[in-house]
Amino acid sequence: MIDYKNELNPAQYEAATTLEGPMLVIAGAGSGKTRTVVYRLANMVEQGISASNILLLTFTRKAAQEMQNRAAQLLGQSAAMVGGVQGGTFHAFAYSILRMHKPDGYEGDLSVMDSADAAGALKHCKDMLSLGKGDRSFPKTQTVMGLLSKARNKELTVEDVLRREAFHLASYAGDLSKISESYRGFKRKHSLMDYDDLLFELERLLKSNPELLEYYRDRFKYIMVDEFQDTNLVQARLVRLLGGGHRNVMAVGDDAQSIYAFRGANVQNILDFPDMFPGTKIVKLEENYRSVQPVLNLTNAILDDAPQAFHKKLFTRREGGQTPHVMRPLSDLTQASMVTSKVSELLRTYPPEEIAVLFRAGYQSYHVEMQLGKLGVKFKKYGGVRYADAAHVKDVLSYIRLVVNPLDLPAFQRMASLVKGIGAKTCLKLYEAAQKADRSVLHKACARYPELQEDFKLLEQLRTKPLTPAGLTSAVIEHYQPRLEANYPDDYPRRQHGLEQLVQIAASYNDVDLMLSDLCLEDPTTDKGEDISAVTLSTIHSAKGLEWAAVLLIDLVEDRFPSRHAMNKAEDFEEERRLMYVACTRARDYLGLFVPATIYDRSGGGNTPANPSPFVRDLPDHLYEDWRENFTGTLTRREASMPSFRPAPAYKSTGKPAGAGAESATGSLGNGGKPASGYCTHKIFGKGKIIQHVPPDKYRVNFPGFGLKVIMAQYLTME
DNA sequence: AGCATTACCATTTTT
DNA sequence: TGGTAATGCT
Repeated sequence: MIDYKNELNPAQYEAATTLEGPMLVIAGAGSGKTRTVVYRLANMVEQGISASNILLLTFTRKAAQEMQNRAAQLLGQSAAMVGGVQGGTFHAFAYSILRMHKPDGYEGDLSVMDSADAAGALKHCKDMLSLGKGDRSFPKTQTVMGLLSKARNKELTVEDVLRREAFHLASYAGDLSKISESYRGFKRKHSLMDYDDLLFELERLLKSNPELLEYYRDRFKYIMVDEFQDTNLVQARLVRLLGGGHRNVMAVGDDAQSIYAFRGANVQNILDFPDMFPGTKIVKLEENYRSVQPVLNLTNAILDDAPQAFHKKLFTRREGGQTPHVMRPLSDLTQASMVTSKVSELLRTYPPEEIAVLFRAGYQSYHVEMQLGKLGVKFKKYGGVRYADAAHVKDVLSYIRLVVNPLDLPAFQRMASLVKGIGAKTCLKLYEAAQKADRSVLHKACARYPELQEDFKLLEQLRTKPLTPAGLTSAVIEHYQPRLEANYPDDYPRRQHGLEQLVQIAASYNDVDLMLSDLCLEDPTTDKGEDISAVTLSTIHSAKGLEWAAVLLIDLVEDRFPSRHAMNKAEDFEEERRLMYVACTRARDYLGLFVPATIYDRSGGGNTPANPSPFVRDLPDHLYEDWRENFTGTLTRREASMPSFRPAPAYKSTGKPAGAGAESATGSLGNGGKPASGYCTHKIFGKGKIIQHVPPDKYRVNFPGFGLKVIMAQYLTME
């Protein structure tokens, strides 16, 4: 038996032992959220609840895995029972149900498209409508895909999305709607679903089929949803549908860590949870077990003037600890060297897997990667471009997909295109012939392209004899080998190694179908080399939920972080702030913030001066040590006696009441204050866009050419 | 029709 | 910088 009372703090205990009824757990960063959920799972099993009656929805597969592992550790013997907990991402969960209950309107076997498949389909639709031909400013396929997906995720019309965030494309609204329509038809016709469809179709299925809904409500008597602040509207409705009967729903989240608004996540969901399930018990976890006090002081300061609905002040009992560093290299190039030498220094104290370098966008780690490579420091990178070098994996997977579903269009296109001489047009012709079982056309093609014939032969062969997923995968790889060597002459050994790992992954599945759905919905590269000890390079988004002893955060300058694209709307700016918060709260002992004085900018012709990020500028300077790189490459610490140009920090030890957001005109949490918006003029800087009201009497304004400034209202003329 | 070359463009984050 | 789409060649 586990001694819950002693191993958990009072708030955690309450969350872990309240099993019935709706509950909302507001879990501050590092407050032992996973621990709480795991203990709750253990408690449920101990109370005799069958694991198969528990549904645990997490944001990533990694998180799900982590919870199961830790629950297994905790429970020891009964670990196997916890393994029976249903769960995963919303998308994977949706697909597992949709595979068993095909929704109306789909013919044949369903296939899920990953983003590359979806882009291909979208491009096809665009070409069919011959839209944007010869128009250079017509949005690119990727852009179109982003816009359509955003519209669906936020449940807005394409016009609305364009008006709100891509005004320069407003004239294409009609064309984009047409493409959207055509894309919808295309998916229906070929039984394809993209990521967004999985959620909407599951909702449609459950709504149109009350008996099925009843079945699943009974099946999943206890529901837990992790990272609730990152759910979008459909996801929240799905939770309401599934939890509607028994109401045993626990949502865990932190509104201060909501960083997925760009893909439709709605902070309002977590605020509205108590309305969705009246009688919700609210538990706040505020004790931080992760970071030392100096790090925590800094992260608390980041949130200081952000509007928060669920106000919390994190505290820790971890005494002492190092004050965070702000490092100011001369350029982004020397930043890379400084980061590398800091990493080397840290490696004397910590193992590599306890060190992470974080950044806003995937490309920003480029220099650091080079430097680390030079010194022979092993690292693994998460986030950023994923499928660029995974083309070979996708090739192999398309064969397997075609074995399972002969009419999987994207897979067919991929396989056929591997044959030299077959392009997009021929692909489609062949596919149509295959669909109609038109033997003559296929025979002709096979005669013309012997490689294609071999492909077909292989598929038929593999279909007849049932193999294990691993056996199937090896067979395909063997067949694919010559093409691997032909297509990637320069680096096929490396890719071959990756394929061997694919066989390893396949070996852990009994069911090919399940393996395919997992691999389509998860990033296959994540599983690679998980066991190798290495320094982590990661985008902040991919770092969510993880922690390291030492965290280095790079490129903290305007236009990089906050991203240039987030400088137009107050709510986007607030999301960047939360991103900064998430990044800094990953650190346990050491936090290093890197602020290069210049960055490479090709429009400016090389290195141009950069403004330090407002997230660093606004920090009270007693919270960090300030180190600057000299031209000689040495470091100087700015002495405390040196004057600070910053006014006394607007820092109240009492913290602000929850309603404070209303008086600061940001109001990005909805009700209350009006959002700071519109333009103003300054005598020297000219016209600028108002980003944020800085109480009581200042505004943060983005002036084109000058960057972000905080200016007293009396010097500004409003428009 | 496919494929190589060139010219140009726009730059985030992810299931 | 690199990826993408129009252009031109086979």
